[in-house]
Amino acid sequence: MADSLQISPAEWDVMGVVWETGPVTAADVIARLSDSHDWNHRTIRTLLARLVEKGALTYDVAGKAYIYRPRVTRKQCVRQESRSFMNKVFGGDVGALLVHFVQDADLDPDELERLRNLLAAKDQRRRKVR
Amino acid sequence: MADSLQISPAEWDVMGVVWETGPVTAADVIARLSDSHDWNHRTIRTLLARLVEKGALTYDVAGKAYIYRPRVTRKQCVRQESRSFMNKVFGGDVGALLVHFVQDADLDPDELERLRNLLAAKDQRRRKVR
DNA sequence: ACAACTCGACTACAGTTGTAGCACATGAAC
DNA sequence: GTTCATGTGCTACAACTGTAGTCGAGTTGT
Repeated sequence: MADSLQISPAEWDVMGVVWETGPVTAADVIARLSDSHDWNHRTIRTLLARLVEKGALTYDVAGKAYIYRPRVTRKQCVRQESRSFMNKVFGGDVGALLVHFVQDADLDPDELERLRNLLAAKDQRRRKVR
Repeated sequence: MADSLQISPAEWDVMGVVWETGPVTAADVIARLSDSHDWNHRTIRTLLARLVEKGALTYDVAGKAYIYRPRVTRKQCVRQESRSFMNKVFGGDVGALLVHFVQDADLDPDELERLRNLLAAKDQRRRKVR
């Protein structure tokens, strides 16, 4: 895949809307973001155009407006950002990263439970494989 | 503190050396990074200067060279980067972040153990407090 | 049909980042 | 003392980002 997409923070917010909502017009995205951001609509249109240029979005023409949709999955992007973050800040050490976030986090009981189960499952698998 | 430092990826590598090594000259940093990076020494000097300008480093003059040392702790920076990463990519949801990294990670048994203990400790504390 | 409005295309502009070159000072070598 | 190497300061420059403005074409209200 055409990976190594570089999505800036502002662009992530725009992608967020497109991923959540599915195919949307610029007007939709602008409406969605107006609550959380104080962006001029032109700013958002610029971001959309840049994302198309970068290959993160594509669009269909419907009358005078475009209908944007993702060309990359959120998962792909999350994975990539996560990798580079982990390398930059934790020198690639996942363990250190996890410890940091667990300690820093204010997890509710359900989350704790879920994570414990995940870890247990990981452990199981490891035992079985080796 | 003068927080909200913006440290770029390349700058993180430089900071990494200074944090690890303690007070160092530019030549030291250059030597340390020559293994892992193919940077011109001028590039590293520029990065050092920018980090001083940003307030992440300071220096003492020793003869004709500078001896650089951190003005911010790694912990501070890790925390800040982590926050902004978490917000950007996981919409501030630590749980989701942890799940992602646990699933994506290839953790060795010791790490798993350590994390389980951490989670257990978290849970204990929660029960006690509430 | 004409004015008003909307949309995307193109343009702008300053700040950050990666990547380095040039100039000048100063201590070292001779 | 003059030359040379080394270190820092200043300069450069393109790509990426945040943040918009302008322009021309098409849509809609009247």
